[in-house]
Amino acid sequence: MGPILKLLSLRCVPKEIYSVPQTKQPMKNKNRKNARIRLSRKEREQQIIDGAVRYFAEVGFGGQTRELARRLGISQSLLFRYFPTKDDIVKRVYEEVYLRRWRPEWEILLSDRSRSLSDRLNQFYHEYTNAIFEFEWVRILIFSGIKGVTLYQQYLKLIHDKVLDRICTELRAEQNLPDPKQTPITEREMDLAWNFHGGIFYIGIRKFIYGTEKRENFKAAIKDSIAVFLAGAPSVFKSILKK
Amino acid sequence: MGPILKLLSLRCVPKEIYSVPQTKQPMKNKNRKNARIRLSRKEREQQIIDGAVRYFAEVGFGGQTRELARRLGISQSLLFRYFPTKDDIVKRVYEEVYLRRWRPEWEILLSDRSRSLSDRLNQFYHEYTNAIFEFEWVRILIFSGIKGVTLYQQYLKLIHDKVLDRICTELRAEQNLPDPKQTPITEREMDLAWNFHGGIFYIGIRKFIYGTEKRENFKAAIKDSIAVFLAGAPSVFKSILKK
DNA sequence: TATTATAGTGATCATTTGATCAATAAGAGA
DNA sequence: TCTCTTATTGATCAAATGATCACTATAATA
Repeated sequence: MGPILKLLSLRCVPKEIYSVPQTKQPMKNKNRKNARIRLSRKEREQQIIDGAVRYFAEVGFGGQTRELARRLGISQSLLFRYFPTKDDIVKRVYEEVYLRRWRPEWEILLSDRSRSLSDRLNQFYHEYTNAIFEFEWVRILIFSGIKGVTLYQQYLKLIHDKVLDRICTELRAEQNLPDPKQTPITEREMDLAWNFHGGIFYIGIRKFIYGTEKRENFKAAIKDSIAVFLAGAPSVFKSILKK
Repeated sequence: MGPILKLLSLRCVPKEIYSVPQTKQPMKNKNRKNARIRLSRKEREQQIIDGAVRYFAEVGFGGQTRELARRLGISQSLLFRYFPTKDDIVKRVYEEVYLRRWRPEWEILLSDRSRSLSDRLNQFYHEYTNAIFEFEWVRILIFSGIKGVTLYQQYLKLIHDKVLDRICTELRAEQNLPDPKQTPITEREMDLAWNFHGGIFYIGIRKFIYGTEKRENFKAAIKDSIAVFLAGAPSVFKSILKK
């Protein structure tokens, strides 16, 4: 471990105990140091994934299977009884961290015209950042490296389809501008939406990568960001659609 | 190479030839296949760094020294005659890609009150994105992984100190709000500036990671983004400073 | 042309690390 | 208590990979 890594762990890595607490049970062979604990396949698999999420979030996907096993308190070979290859573990970590956090009701929320757009955006980004702004999520996204490209692409596609497209549509509606079904969302409008979202995403980066951010709650920052967007975007939207 | 990597190279990696063109020279030993080309230490060192920047940007820092050497058309052992360890090469790649792109005149530009802030921001972000939105820069930042944390921190500090602090100051001045020397920039103001900058940065991410972005020129997107910021930020700034 | 400093190489070492497999033992059911 | 299924392990393999070193060949200089 080089000095860079040491510095990192001092600054960013919460001091948690990753090894699973070993429930002490009466053992037949009391002298054995490595007393085995048998879990069902399902339990063990989940335990491995949970440990892998934490471990890889901490050290990146370059982390070794031996060390992961050590933290789990199991043998390295057991990992390969549950997952054919290390890449399969990595894949499951992605799924666990990303695919399970999106909540379908957000799509309904964003399109609910009985409430003001400002209200909706505030609630959505409040809930959304609560769901994703945590150690594992941001670190794994940033540190996923070359293997994470498809993950990154999936994440961006999700945001595009389920968030930004909706925001553009709702902004049009609020301004009495043409419906996207008649006049499709332009590239420039989508750019603005990306710009807005990217700004909020950056808060997470600063918190977990820059490491100087100590707040737990970003409600104020998000609220301001939404206010700027809603105050500035309409006139730009209008000028875009005039041409 | 797994399917993920194959997909990546199809989508994102420009087809360039990384091996250095071998200038054909009369050789004493014409039969030798591996004719040596002697370069001065300085030339060879630069050649290695140039190749390393391209190679690591393409495959990430997990790339192997043997493959790097192969692309350079030199032996793997020669790398270690110029750099004690692989980490030293990586370190030089960082320096090459990041520390050399900042232009001091940008600091003057941002503070030049003889021009409108909109003008200054447009020129700055136009030049700045021209300097950094290229394959190597974005990919190395994103793929630098756990080892790149300090790099990332340095980059964010540079932006904070030389760009965002100035933008906040200039926005205050344009609105006749108190000078930062008397009333320091608040956290909320800085958040807004980060938000703005992060939005522009995200364009680069989409171009080089998402891979669907084909434009070469982001002038319009940047212009719109600045317009939204300048239209929306002043009122929020004012309300922040009222309290 | 002969000399010499040194750029450059091939072979090889040593470690890391993903993966395999025969052997072991926990724990449920008879 | 015995049996049997299978979760679990230690030993080990094989490939990848950073690093080393004695040797080779180039090109500047005398």
